[in-house]
Amino acid sequence: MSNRPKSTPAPVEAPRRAADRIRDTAFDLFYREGIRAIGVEEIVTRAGVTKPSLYRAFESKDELAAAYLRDYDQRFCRSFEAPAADHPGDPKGQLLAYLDSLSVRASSGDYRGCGLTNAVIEYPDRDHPAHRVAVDSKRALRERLREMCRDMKVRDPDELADSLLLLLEGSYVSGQTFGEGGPARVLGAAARRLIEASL
Amino acid sequence: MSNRPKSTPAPVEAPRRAADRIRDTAFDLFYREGIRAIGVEEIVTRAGVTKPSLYRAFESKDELAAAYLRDYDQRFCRSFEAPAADHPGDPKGQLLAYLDSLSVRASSGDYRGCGLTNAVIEYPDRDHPAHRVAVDSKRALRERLREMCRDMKVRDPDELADSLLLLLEGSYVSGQTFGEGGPARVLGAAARRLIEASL
DNA sequence: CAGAGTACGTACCGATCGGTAACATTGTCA
DNA sequence: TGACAATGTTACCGATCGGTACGTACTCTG
Repeated sequence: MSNRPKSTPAPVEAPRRAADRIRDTAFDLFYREGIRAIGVEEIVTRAGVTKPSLYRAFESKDELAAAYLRDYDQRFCRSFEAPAADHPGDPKGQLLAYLDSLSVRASSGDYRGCGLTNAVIEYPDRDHPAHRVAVDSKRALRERLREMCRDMKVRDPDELADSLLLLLEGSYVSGQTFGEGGPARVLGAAARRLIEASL
Repeated sequence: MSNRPKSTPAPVEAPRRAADRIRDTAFDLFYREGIRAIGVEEIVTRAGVTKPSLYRAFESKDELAAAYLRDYDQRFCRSFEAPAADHPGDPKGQLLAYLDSLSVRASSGDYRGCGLTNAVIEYPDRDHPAHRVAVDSKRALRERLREMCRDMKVRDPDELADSLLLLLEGSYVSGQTFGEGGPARVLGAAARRLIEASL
């Protein structure tokens, strides 16, 4: 506990670097409240750092937002691919496992949807850094879905992939609108019907 | 032209009342750019009026946003029910007609989705006037969809209604993310498959 | 034509926005 | 011990935010 070896640079609970604290705090605040709704002042205060530290690590608030979305994308990819471990060589099983878990989250209270989707809506300008990162991530997801649908040997993999993407995005936003007991509860069933109909 | 009768209070092309100009301008700007992105200053400038005129007609920017969303809801309802004229006593035909037209709009460039959905994301706070109006509208839509699905005599009308709602909302947001050739192009096909599978 | 009432504009408010300059302090490693 | 990098401190910037006190022009009515 107290006498840690020198090779460990920092204990897990120790105060990390300012840039990391900012990144983590920005993640939570941007996700829960929205990017436009949160000022840099609030971020540095909640992170226990100061504004110059923020601007030493990030060019601007917009770039911090872009960094947040890159972090979000990374975590999303992990959670999307996580079920692969339980379903080796079974893209359908993997996909449905993710959708089932999403269905539960998105139809319970206090759900805030997908940070990437939300960012596209908050920043409709295609040239905005946040918009760009979010759209790139969504394009990659679409491609990944097409890949999985191709592996499922369905009739029209691209059509199925897009259909499932619509259900996915619909769950993200409906989760925020309806909260507990929202339409996302039927996500798994709807996806199964669509897959069934495509075989 | 010049000598209009006294009984006509104002010609159609004359400058309307400040409140109306504000409402119309706010509608366009809020919808295209987002509510948080637009300041009251820009609204009054583009409307050719001044700030006091805005605050005489609306309590606050938040209330103006709520008014915008009520206008949006009204227009939405009209466009949603419009196909009913061509499909009397045919809820399935009406619904598919709306979805087909949405599919076209949402998979072409410059689409900005649903103003109500966007507002829920911009204002996650459930007590915010804009959030409230948007959620109320969405709840009504969900109920209307259930009603239509019940009329279609399907197996589980509530499940089908929620599934279609997911596709609908998914199209709104995906339209913004992917633009031309986005996943919303398959909306009609996916809806038909789900309906088919529910009969 | 007087006067009330309505409709609107001029000019301004304090607060907060994102962002920065200059300097003091700390911890680390050589 | 001394150099260096990272961070904190303080004070500030111009711009913009939502919002308002107050004066003015028009129109309808008596």
